[in-house]
Amino acid sequence: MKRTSHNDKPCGIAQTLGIIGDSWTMLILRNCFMRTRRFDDFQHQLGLTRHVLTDRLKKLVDYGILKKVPYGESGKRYEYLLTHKGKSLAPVFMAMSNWGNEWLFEDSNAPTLYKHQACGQVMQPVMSCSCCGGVVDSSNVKMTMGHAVQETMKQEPEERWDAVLGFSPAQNFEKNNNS
Amino acid sequence: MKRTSHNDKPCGIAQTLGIIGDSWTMLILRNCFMRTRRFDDFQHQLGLTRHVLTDRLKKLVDYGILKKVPYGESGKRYEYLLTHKGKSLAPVFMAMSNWGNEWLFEDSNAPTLYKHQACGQVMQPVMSCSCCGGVVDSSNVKMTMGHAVQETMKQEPEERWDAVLGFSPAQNFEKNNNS
DNA sequence: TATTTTAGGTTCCAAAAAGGAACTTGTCAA
DNA sequence: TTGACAAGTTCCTTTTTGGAACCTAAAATA
Repeated sequence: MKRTSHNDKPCGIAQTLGIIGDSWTMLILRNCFMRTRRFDDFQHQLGLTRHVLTDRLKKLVDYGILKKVPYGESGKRYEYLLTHKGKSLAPVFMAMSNWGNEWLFEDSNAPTLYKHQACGQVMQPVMSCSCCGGVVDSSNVKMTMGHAVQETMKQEPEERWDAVLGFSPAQNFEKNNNS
Repeated sequence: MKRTSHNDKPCGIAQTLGIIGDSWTMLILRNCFMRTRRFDDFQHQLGLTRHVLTDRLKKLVDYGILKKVPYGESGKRYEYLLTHKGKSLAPVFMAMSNWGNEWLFEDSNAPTLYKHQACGQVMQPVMSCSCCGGVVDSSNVKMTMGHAVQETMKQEPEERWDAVLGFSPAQNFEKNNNS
């Protein structure tokens, strides 16, 4: 009766969720991005129990998202630092905080702000197309999931580029209409 | 000894994680994007237990991410459809699957593909700046978290635009180096 | 019309994970 | 040498999952 693992599913989303798909892991990483590095700092800032923290840090190190680096004279104390693989999660955080800012807070009260070094402006992170540079959102992108996932969903070939991301206008809903 | 809630934390990331911060919720939504709408379809495709599914669908409806729409003659059977709020999570999924494709699979074997309707190309989703349109990644963006979060982290004002996202070059790490 | 299947759950139980708190082991600093 | 700090580990209790069976109403089929 082991808890279900998503790590063997043939889908980038499922496998990613197998790694970061719990709230403590993501909050630990959020604090890594905010320069927290040490066990007790994570524990005090986040308020999670020590053995959950131990477990999550170990997994993140095993996955290569954090690295455990000795510091101090003795070499028996460690800091947890983001690897390149870990830093590459930045767009996931940006997308999440942008969604949270838009839907969970008043616009004027957004708790997370980003500043783009290249242009110096406070900005919103926008998904764009690697080919044409245009904005990509749920109204103008289609996605396909790879054959293995398709088969578990029993989709026909002609449906494979038809995820809801590219829904028809009739199925759009108003903002703030959740009835 | 209730499980910790992140919904009251003054941070868009924490609150978002309070809502979608578990792996089943995100996989349910992934399947919503793939046009799954009905209870039993979710259950068979994902293989989760029925009462976890009941619980997650209810929460997603309560949060306004899904809407429960009657169908059929009697009006006593329901479909779960993404609201606008739910569809707005598309960038989070794109960022996650893009990270998974890059770090968890061989390049040639990426299980999730995106096609941009505007230009017709298979594309990668790229985070860009709403002001200048340039690429935004961990090397050229800084982030700040809002005063309330800063206070829990005891950061000084001058550190507030200094999240690791904009780390110094000396602290970069090689891809595939997780030692 | 009677029976079966489908949809959307609920109930029950055992196992796993999370929370709370105290305890350990080694370092450092006064 | 005493006390505080860092990084865990251990013990115990409560919540959540997983697995499977059961329930009720609506639709389909024979």
